[in-house]
Amino acid sequence: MCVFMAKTTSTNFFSFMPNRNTTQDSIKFQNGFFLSGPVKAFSLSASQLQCYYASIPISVPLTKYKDYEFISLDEKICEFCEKGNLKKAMEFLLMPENPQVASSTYCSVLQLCAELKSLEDGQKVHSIIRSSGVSIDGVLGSKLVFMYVTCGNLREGRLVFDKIANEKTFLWNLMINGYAKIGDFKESVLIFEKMLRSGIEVNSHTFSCVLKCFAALGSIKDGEWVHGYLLKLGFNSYNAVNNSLISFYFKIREVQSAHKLFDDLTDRDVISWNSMISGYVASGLCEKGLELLIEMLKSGADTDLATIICALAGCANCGDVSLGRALHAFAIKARFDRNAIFSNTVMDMYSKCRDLNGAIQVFAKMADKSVVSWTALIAGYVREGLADKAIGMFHEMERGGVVPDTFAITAILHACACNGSLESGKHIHNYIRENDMQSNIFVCNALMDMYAKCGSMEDAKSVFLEMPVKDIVSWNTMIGGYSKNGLPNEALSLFVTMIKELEPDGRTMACVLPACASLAALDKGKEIHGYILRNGCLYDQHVTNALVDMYAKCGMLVLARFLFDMIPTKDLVSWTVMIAGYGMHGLGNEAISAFNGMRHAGLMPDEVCFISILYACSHSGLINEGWMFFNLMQNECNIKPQLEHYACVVDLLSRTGKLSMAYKFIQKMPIEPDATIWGSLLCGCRIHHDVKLAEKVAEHVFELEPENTGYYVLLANIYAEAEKWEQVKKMREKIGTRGLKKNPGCSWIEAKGKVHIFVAADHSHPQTNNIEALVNKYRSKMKKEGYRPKLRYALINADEMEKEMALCGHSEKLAMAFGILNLPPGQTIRVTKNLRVCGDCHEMAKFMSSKTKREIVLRDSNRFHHFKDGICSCRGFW
DNA sequence: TTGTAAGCTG
Repeated sequence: MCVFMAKTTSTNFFSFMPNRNTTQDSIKFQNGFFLSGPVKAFSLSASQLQCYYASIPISVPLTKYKDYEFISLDEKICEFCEKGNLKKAMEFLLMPENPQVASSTYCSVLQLCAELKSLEDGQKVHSIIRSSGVSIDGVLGSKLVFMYVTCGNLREGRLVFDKIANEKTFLWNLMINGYAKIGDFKESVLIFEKMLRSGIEVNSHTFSCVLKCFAALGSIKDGEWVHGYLLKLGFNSYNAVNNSLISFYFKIREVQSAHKLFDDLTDRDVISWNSMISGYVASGLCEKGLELLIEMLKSGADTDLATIICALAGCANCGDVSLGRALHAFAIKARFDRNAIFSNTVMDMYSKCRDLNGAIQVFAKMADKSVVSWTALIAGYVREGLADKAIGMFHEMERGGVVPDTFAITAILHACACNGSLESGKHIHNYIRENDMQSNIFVCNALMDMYAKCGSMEDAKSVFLEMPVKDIVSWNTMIGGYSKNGLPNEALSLFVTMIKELEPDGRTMACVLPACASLAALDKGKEIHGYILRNGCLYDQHVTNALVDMYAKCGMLVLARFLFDMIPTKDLVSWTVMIAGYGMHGLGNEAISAFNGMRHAGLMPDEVCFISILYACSHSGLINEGWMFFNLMQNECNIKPQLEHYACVVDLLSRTGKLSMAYKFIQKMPIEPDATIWGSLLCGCRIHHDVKLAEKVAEHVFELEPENTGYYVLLANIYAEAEKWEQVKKMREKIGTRGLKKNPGCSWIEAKGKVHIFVAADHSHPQTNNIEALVNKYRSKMKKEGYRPKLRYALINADEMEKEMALCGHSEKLAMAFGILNLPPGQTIRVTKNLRVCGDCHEMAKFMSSKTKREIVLRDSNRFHHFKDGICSCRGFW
C-alpha cells in the first residue's frame, strides 16, 4: 500500500510559509494523505485544507499535480530522522491505524533513538516491529542491538543478539564492548571466545577491547595469548592495538613490557604517549610519567586534553605543584579549562599537593560543580585536618541539590573518622542503607574504619559480617581496629581467620603486630615475623617499624635493636619506637643516645618522639635530662607541650620524690591538667608514702574522673600501706556505693604455644597445687634468709597470716612459678601483667631469679622489669 | 576502537 503526502514548497498555491504564525505542523486527512509542513493560519484553515485534500484520489499519478510532491510515510519518517527530530518521527510511526513501514525506516528511527540515547522510544519501536510482524533480519536485528546497547539496556540487546546469529564483526565488538563498559568483563570474554569458536572475523577493535577486559580481570596468561594471536594475524601494525597492548602490560604490572612496545612503535600517536603517561602514573611511577610528558613535548608530538589530565594526575600523586601549575596555565591557553573533567583533575592536583587554596579557587570558578568536584574538595579538607569544614561542605553540597554518590560518601565517612564524630557517621550509615550502597566495598570499608576510629568495634563488626564481598582492606581495617581499640585477642583471632581465606599484605602485618606487642605475645609475634620473611613484606618500612616495636614490647630489646640497625633509612617512627623501647626497659641513657643519633641523621623530632624521650627519662629517673628535653622541645623545635608531655614531666618529678615541685608544676600548667596528670602525682605519693599530699591530689582526680575505679583503689592502697585501716574502709565503702569494681589483677605467660592466664587467688589452673606449693617454698626460703614480706601490699585489714596468704595469691607470682615449673632450664621466664607489679611480687621475683639462676622478664602496665641474679633493671623507678 | 576526574586499611 502506498500512502502519499503533499510536500510543501514556498512557491506553491497556498503560499505555505514555514515558521510564521503557524498553528500546527501537519494534518492527517481522512483518505490517508498528509499535508506536512507548517500551515499558515491566515491563508486557509485546517478544516478547509482537509476538505480540499480529501478530494484528491489516491490513484492519481504524482505528475498530475505539478505544485505538489507526494512522498511516502517511510520517506517522511526518514526525513525527520535525518533532521534529528525523533519526536516527530515517533509521532508518525505511532499514529493509530498506520500502515506498515519498511524495515529500513525502522532502522532509521532506531539509529536516531541510539544517537539520542532514548531507550523509551527505542523500546516503543521494538514493540511496533513485534506487533507489525516484520521479520527481524540481520540488518534490523543489528540496529535493535545497537540501540539497546547504546541506550544501556544490555539485557534486551543481548536477547536480540542471541536470536539473530549475525556474523558482523561490528556487532560482536559492540556486545563485547557493552559488557566491558558496565564492568562485566567476564561476559565480554565469553562472547569473545564464542566469536573465535564461531569463526567470526576479528578486527583491531576486537583486540583493543578484549585486551582491556583481560587487563581488568588480571588474566595475564589470556592477555598474553591474545598478544601472540594478534601477532600471528598481523594486527600489530595497528596503532590502536599496540596502544591497547601498552595499557594491558601496565595494568598487569609488566611495566618493562609496556615500555618495550612503546620503544618499538615507529609511529606513535597521541594515544600512545597518553597510554604511557597514564600507565606510569597509575603504577605509582609518577616521576617516570612526568619525564615522558617532557619527552613528548620535546618530540613535538600532539597533545590533547587527555595528555594534560594524565599528567596532572601524575603531579597530584607526586606532589609536583610547580609542574601542575604550568600545566594548568598551558591548559587555559589551549582552552581546555572549560572541560569539567579537566577542572576536577586540576582541582584535585592542587588539593593533593597541599595547596587547598589553589583548589578552592578552581572550584569557585567552575561553572558546573559536579559531585566529583565536591568530593575532591571535601577530601582535600579532610587531608588538611579540617574535618569539620569537610562535613560542612558536604551539607552545602546536599543543599545545592547535588546527590552524593559512593565516592562522596566514602570521603565524608573519612571526615567523620578523623573527627571521631560517631553521630554524624551513623547518619551517613542510615543514608547508605536508604540508598542501597551497602554493596559497595569502598563504602563498607570506610564505614568500618569510621566505626573503628570512633571506638565502636561492635558496629564495625556488624558491617564486616554483613559485607557480601570482603577485600584485603576490609580485613586490615578490622584487625587494625581491634588492635587500636585495646582488643588484641580479637585482632589476633581475626588474623588467624583471615590467613585461611586470603594472603595478607604488609598493612595486615602492621595492623596485627601491635596486638602481639600489647599482649607481649612473643611466640605469636615471632610466627608473624616468619610470615613476613616468607612473604617479603620486610621491605615495607611500616612493617619493620612495627616489628621493632613488637620485639621491644615483648621484652626482646636486643632483637628490636638488631632489626632497627638493619633499616637502611630509618624514619622518625623507627627512631621513636626505638627510643620508647629503651625507655620502657629503663635504659634512659641508651634512649638519649638514640635520640642524639636521630638528630645526627638530620631528622626533626615531632611531638610523639618527645613523649618517648620524656617517658624514657622519667622511667630512669633522669631528672636533669628530662628537663633539658622539655625545654628543647619548646625552644628549639617549637612544639607546644600537650597533656602527654606534661604528664611525663609530672611523672618524672613524682617518681624522683620531688612531690611538692610536681604539685606546683601542675598548678602552673597553661593547659587544664586532666586526671592522668594528677594520677601520676598520686602514684608518686604512693611510692614516697605521702598520705597528706595524696589526699589533696585525690580530690582533683576524683572530681575529674569520678567513675574511674583505679584512682579509688590507688588511694585505698596508699592508706593500706600506711596501715590507716579506717580510711581504707571508708574508701572501700565509697567504691561500694558507687558500684565500682576493682579491676582484677591478671598475669599471663606463654608456654609451648599456649597462653596461661592467672588471676589473683584463682585456683582453677590444672597445676594449681604444684604452683602454690612452689610459691610457698620460696616464701619460706625468703623468710629464712631474713626477708619480711611487704604486708602493706596485701590491702586487707586482717591479721598477718591472712595478709601473707593474700600476697601469695598474686597473679604474677603464680605465673612466674608456672614458668619455673614448665619452661626448660635456662630459658627466660616472660610474664606480662595487666596492672602494675606489686612490691612484694617484685621482691619475690628478685629472689626467684637469684635462686633459680634464670632471668625473669616481667612486663607490667607501665614498663619492663628484668630480674637477674637478684637485681631488677628498674632500680626502683616503677 | 586504545589514553581522561573524586573515595577505604599502617
